[in-house]
Amino acid sequence: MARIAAGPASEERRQQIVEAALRVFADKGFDAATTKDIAHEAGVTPGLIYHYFEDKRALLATILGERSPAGIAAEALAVEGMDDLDPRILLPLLVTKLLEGLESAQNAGPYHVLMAEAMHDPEMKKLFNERTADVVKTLAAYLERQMERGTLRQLNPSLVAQLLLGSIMSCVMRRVLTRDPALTGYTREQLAATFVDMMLGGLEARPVRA
Amino acid sequence: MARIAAGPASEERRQQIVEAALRVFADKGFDAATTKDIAHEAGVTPGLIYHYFEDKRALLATILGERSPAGIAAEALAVEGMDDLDPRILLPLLVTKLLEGLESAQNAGPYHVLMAEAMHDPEMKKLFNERTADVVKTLAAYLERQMERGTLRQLNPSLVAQLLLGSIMSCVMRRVLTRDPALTGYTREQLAATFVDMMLGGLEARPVRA
Amino acid sequence: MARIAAGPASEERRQQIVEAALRVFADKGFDAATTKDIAHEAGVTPGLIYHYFEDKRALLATILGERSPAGIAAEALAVEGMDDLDPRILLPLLVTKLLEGLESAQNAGPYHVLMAEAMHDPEMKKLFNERTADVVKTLAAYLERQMERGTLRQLNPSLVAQLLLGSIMSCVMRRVLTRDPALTGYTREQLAATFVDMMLGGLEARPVRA
Amino acid sequence: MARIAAGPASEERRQQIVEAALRVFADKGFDAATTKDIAHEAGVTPGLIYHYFEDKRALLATILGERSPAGIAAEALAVEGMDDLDPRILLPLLVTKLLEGLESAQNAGPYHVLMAEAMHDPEMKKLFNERTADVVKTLAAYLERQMERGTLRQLNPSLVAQLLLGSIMSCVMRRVLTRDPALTGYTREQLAATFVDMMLGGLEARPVRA
DNA sequence: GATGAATGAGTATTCATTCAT
DNA sequence: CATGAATGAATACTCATTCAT
Repeated sequence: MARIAAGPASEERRQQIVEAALRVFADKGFDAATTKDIAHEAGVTPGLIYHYFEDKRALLATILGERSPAGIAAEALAVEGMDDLDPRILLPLLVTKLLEGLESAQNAGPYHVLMAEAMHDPEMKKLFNERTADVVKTLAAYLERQMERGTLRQLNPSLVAQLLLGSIMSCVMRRVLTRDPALTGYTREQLAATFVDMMLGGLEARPVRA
Repeated sequence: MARIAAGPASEERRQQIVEAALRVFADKGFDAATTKDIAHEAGVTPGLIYHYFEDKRALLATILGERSPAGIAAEALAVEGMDDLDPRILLPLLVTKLLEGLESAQNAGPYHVLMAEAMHDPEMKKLFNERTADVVKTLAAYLERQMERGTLRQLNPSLVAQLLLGSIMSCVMRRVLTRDPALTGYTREQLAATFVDMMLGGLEARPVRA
Repeated sequence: MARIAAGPASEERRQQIVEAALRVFADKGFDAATTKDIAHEAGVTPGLIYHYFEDKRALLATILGERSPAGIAAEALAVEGMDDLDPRILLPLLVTKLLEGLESAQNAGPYHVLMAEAMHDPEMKKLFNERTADVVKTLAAYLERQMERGTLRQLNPSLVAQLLLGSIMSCVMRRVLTRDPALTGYTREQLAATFVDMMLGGLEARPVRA
Repeated sequence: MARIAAGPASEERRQQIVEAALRVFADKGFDAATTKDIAHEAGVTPGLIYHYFEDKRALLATILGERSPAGIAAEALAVEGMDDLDPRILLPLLVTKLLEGLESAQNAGPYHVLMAEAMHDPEMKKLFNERTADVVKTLAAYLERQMERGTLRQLNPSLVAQLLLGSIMSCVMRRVLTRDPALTGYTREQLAATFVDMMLGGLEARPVRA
């Protein structure tokens, strides 16, 4: 059957398929997602997928390339003139933007997909690590600057960056991937506030100054 | 044909299969792991799996039941008389034990498997959340006690517990699941030291007391 | 790979498979018939069966639905204005039509299949009984009318209908299912003649009227 | 594990298995019945079956040989001095005995099994036909004698025997195999009475003699 | 571009049968 | 005799991929 008149332009069609694949991959995982599932979700026939993509894997690559969860985190950290902002100002901003970015309908999918595939696929492991490294590097650089300035204590900046990000990423994961009620109950602002308070101020009670 | 002479006892055979399944599941994921893979890894024929287990899923259940990554974390937190220990003493201990526990050859597998399956399987999501909750609860209780005693600052104990654990879990994940060189480069002790220093003391430089 | 050029239309293909399945089911029984057998008989690959049918059982349902041995018997009894025909006229007609209908290449298959499956499958038992009931009812109604008119003796019409039909069905079964030479030796007309003579006139010799 | 002390004698064991197989074959059919089913029903392990029988088929053969549904029908017709009995006396007796015989717990199983297997297995077809022939022959001989004596009308004795038996067999089948409520509602006596009345007297109303 | 029929290479699972113990 | 672990061959069903139309 030929397409009905005035069908979407070629590029739109392609995009339809990518979006559909994203939803299905995020929902069922790459292996469990069938091309039929994707085609159905996209409102096309399975054969058409192969007109736009080499194979199923190419679809995954496209998703992770074009709609990178990498970019999201990087973006969140791309605050203009951040080097000059005090951590008490910047950190809450960062956390909120990260949570917002990764939990948006837009990005939760790719994040989920990359995460899940990274568990088994060596190529995806590499991609995941690389993208994490990008974000870590940016944050570490900021921390280092602040340490030099004396705003923050002298600690291993890269490791600290990883501990900070890990804490947030872990929350995001449990909020969007396993939907743990123990975390979905908090607002992003609550999370950010506690996070910043704790990380900057430390857990220890400080002796009252005389 | 019956087995060649001097075969292992029935229970050993069963264990062999569980062991093999664990390795294969951890390596390829539940869906991608074939019964043939598992059988081959165990040195038996696929049919035999069904002599010991209802089906492939039952194998997964066995792994996650008998060799629970849950228990590991819980165990790590089961320090005798921990309520009376100062955070400066307890926290490094906890972190080290957690890293040791989850990264041991014994437990890395089940942890990996549960993690990966939790991404898509609702039942596993639940299991993952439940087990996480157990650990969170224990740590939160300790924190609360310390807050009451004045050793730690007054913060939301459950949320703090989750942020702390998330930070560690995230490290573990990247160390054992995606083997990120950015983290495998550190020893457990280094990780633990920085972690505790940062979490307890906070990142902010403290004004020198006059 | 798509089919070789000039393949049959989709509906024809489907029919090919149904036809093949019918033959194989009739020959070996549902359980013993493999999808490979059916595919081979139809000249296609096993996978294609699942393009047209949900599963093997759906094929059975199709056969028994579309090519109902029920309809055949019902049709045989659907003689116009039968209520006004004398049993001496109607019965031979009925018997011949039944034999013809059930023994035709068209219908012997479905009859065989339903019969055989009814032996073990509860769903098929029900179907078999229902379809038998339809036929019994029609015949019983006719008999009752004739009894009221005084053409036939007063007997339990339903039971008589069942005894009559049973006698014929039993013959059909042995002629087409077990191919008993003791019955295949007779023509349908011979069977019908003896059947009617015996059933209407009775076996007993009547005393000669003085 | 060795048998517990005082186990059953070898022959009893064998019999246990035969009975169990009979029940399972009757319930599920030969193909669908697994050796595990049979072993479980018999309270033994699958391996033991092969100590007493060549294979699964040999079990079937044993059942149909030792517990022949053939014998039952033959027995039913083995009425002493039947040649001298009036059909009005003999026929009800025969019908009742046949119904009783074939519907007894003892014999319903083998009957069911032979019937079902005869549908597909050529060997079983042959067996079924042979055994049917035996019964037909006996009844036909009786009928012929009665025809000669003038008690019954001159009709093809063999065909009449087959029509009579078919009528009963059909009832039995629907009563025990498909358990059709349309027939299980009648008692054997009711069936026998209507059967004999109809078959001997005929359906036609006889003109009243002047 | 778009369809969907068709394939072939798997995959989990079952089961009769064997045989060391 | 009796067990049950073990096998191997078979079976229904799935799915990515191809391609004639």
